[in-house]
Amino acid sequence: MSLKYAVLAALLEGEASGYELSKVFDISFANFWPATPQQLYRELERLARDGLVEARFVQQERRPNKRMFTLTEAGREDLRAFAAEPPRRPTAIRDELLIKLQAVDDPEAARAMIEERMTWARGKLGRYERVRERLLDGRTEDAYLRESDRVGPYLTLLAGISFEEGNLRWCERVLAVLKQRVAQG
Amino acid sequence: MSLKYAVLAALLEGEASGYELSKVFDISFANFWPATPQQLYRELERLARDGLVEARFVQQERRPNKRMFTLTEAGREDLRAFAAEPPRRPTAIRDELLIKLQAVDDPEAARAMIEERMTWARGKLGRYERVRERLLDGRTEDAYLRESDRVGPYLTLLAGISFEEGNLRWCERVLAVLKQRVAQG
DNA sequence: AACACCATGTAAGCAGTTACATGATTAG
DNA sequence: CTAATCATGTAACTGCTTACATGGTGTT
Repeated sequence: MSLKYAVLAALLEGEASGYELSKVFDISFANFWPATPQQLYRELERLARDGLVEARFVQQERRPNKRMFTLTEAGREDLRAFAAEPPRRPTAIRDELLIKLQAVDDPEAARAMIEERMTWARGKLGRYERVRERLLDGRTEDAYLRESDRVGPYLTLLAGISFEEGNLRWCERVLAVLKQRVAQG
Repeated sequence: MSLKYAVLAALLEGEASGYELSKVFDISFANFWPATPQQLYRELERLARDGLVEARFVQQERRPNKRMFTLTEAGREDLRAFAAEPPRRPTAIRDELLIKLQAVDDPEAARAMIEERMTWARGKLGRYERVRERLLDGRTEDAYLRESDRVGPYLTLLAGISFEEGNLRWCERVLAVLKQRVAQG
């Protein structure tokens, strides 16, 4: 049910193709609602059938043809109603690393996994920082908040940043604990 | 595939019934691998069929009968192998609130949702703190880490705490941004 | 009297994943 | 020459959610 609204929300940024949306759901939206291309193509089909988005066929010469999707007024209204209601279900996290860590008996293997996660988190923070700069576009946060009509994308970006920072802090903590365990055998 | 190992990891704590596991997956494990009772009953069935857990029927007098499950040596071995491999898929988060926030056009509604999340996060932190005290059992962290044979449960607990603290910090940030927006209409 | 807890399970349906297919274009 | 990008889609499968059912016990 929520994927539907995630797609509608993504289309608030403007017209997009399924392929373009699959990039968005693999990068920025992946931070709170990941989806594979196949999910998106199916969802867009449904949304078009229900009149919440409008599809426009675009013929291209040196590229495969594509369909561009836009929110309809009905889609906008449906999304608005959804956004006004409090969430029904709590945040769900699925993290394989934590299962492994729960069961771990080899501190060295654990350490390696944590290091990898840290590298990954740092990379993600860097990419977030660049998105932030693109949004702010030289302005201060204050100026940006005054001038932009939508705050949503900025707030979800902050969530991503906050999450990865927390991740890093936790990783440091885990490394310290593991080191102590190894030190005493 | 991962639910399987989450269940095996949960059984490292000792024999448990499907019902007991459903509590665990609704509270502590929910922080990194939520599962409904129905998922668990099916998974336990499969694990028993594959010889990774052993089922023992327990007749009770003033309660419904139950089946208690224990890890077999094969199950332990399978879990050990899983825990030694690096994770295949990145952390997946599904958070309805962030979809709503991405689309939000009513700052007052947004503020209410954030307040609710904060209340919820504080509650969760409180419960984590109590779990921590039960684990430490009067000892310092150092002493606990020296004496306990498994660190896993403590590390995943720290992850939960870290996550909710980050959540709270982010909520504060969002409130500040929203306040600023409202102040200027 | 009404509700929550204990303890399991079936059935149906929806959501998400994986594999495969197509075929030209562009970058290394 | 190889791999990645663009752009879509079908099919088969696995995983997850929701509704319902049972029926005694303990709590407010």
